[in-house]
Amino acid sequence: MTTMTRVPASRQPETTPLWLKLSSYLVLSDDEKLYLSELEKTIVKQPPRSDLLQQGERYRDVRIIRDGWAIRHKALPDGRRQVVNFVLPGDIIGMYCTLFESADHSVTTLTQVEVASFPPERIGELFRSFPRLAAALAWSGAREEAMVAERLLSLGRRTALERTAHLIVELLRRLSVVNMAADGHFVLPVTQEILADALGLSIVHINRTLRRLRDSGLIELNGQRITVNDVRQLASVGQFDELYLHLIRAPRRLERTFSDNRSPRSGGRDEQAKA
Amino acid sequence: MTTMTRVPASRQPETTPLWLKLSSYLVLSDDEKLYLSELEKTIVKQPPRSDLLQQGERYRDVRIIRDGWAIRHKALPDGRRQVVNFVLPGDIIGMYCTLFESADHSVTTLTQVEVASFPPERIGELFRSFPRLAAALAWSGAREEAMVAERLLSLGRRTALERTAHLIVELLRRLSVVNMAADGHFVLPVTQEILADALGLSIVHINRTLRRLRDSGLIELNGQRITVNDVRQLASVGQFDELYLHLIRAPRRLERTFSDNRSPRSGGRDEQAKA
DNA sequence: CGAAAAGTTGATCTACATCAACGTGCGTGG
DNA sequence: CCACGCACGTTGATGTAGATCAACTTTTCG
Repeated sequence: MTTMTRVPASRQPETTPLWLKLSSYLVLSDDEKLYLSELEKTIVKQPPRSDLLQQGERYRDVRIIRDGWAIRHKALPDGRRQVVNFVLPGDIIGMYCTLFESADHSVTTLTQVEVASFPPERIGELFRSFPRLAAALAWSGAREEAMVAERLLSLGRRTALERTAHLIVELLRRLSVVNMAADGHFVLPVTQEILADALGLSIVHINRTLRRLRDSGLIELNGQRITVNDVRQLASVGQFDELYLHLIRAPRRLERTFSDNRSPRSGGRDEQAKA
Repeated sequence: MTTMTRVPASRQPETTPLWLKLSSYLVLSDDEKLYLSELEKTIVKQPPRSDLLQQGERYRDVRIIRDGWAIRHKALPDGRRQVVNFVLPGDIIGMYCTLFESADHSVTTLTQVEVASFPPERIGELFRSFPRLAAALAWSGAREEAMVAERLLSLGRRTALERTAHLIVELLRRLSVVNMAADGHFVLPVTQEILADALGLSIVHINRTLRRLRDSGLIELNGQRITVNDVRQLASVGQFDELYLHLIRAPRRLERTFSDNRSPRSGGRDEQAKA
């Protein structure tokens, strides 16, 4: 199979998508890195189109996506559906599941997916023992919310063309962080129905909108591979302002807030995030 | 003028909206209550239509709304605007502000507003010393995200009538928790333009939609007072399922995760909270 | 190879936007 | 005190982005 997941003893302990993502935010110490890979120890594969979580059901473990795509979506009783967000490698599902009794949304895989999972109790442990790491995970969670809010802006106030362009640029940016996009092209394992449900449009209209984008030469599509020919222009069509992705490094004040200044800190390991 | 909000000097030390809200989620100890009121010590009044936060600007303090309404909104460069959520008494602004460099949204008051504020560093302190309280605040934050996701479902897949009905029921539920709604009526200090921006509709269409709701007898409007005559039916029109508000009490497993089981428990309260 | 799923395109419909005009309450300044 | 201005609400007429319907093609996959 395609799993060589945990490297027994290479010198790079692990370069998981989550680690990549968090590293784009702050420099993790070796201890933190070790703990993180500890959390990602229990790994499972899930087939495409299977539920990782179902609306209304009790939350189980916290999950980290290591490979593959999924969607977070909500449904109305009559079947209408809204995709809230795309779940990509490095994303976490149910980070705050301890806080809620049951899930208000479903998570369904689009491709085969490799997930790590751990019991929610470890979140508490994490906050106590690795506050900086916890802060990084909280950053990842808060970013999620920011993305949903930005999509809300899309559905409320952007046209179909703008929304679509915006989404493509967003995906490109997110995938780049975890090394899954290069030169403006990436694999988009998504039907037009799912795009429609993500953008609040009909399938037919998504189809026509993609055609417009293709005809204008901004993007190319062959199969599931999408190529963005002119990111700048596409971003401008979608009124894309990446502020909401909060891709810049952790602010200085973070250390003050989240470092564990209670216990005597281990040796010299204190490197502030390099600006 | 319509403010007699806080009770001048009852024997209850303080019953702030935030306390009310958190208490609906878990039973707070006296220590926790004390610390919370400590956090709400520094209080400021803000006039209507003033910004508590501006898109793009650096985050400042964490704020707790004690009285009045505000909106969280995002704008496109050309002026189109989306209201992401309504900020009500008991809500927190910038809970995770330490994590981000700058704000991707604005917060603007609708009425005169009374806010408490404290420096973000105290969040860390809070997590270390009062993990249950921190969990309750995290719950409040996660709920926020759930509300935004639900609104996304509205904009993507509900009709104008459904959206509007849904929003009214949501506000009713949220206000009930902080004792600001009774018998299905409450004050809605909001222009139709703001409703339009919240629901992704035009002003004209909101107006007609409200008229339909009024004509059908589901709601009554006089001035800023709105009366919901038949909550059940209105909820059914809006396909309202309150699951997403996560109004039920904290699950048992929360204690396991967030109680401070590291320090010698119960013996003497280690109150190191007073910085 | 055959059937189902997904994509495509044209014709038509409609929910909502836009435009326009007017009403209504209210604060301000003369 | 009035009047004028302005923000807000209301309603009708008309325009349009995107939905729906329908038919067909292409791809996927067992």
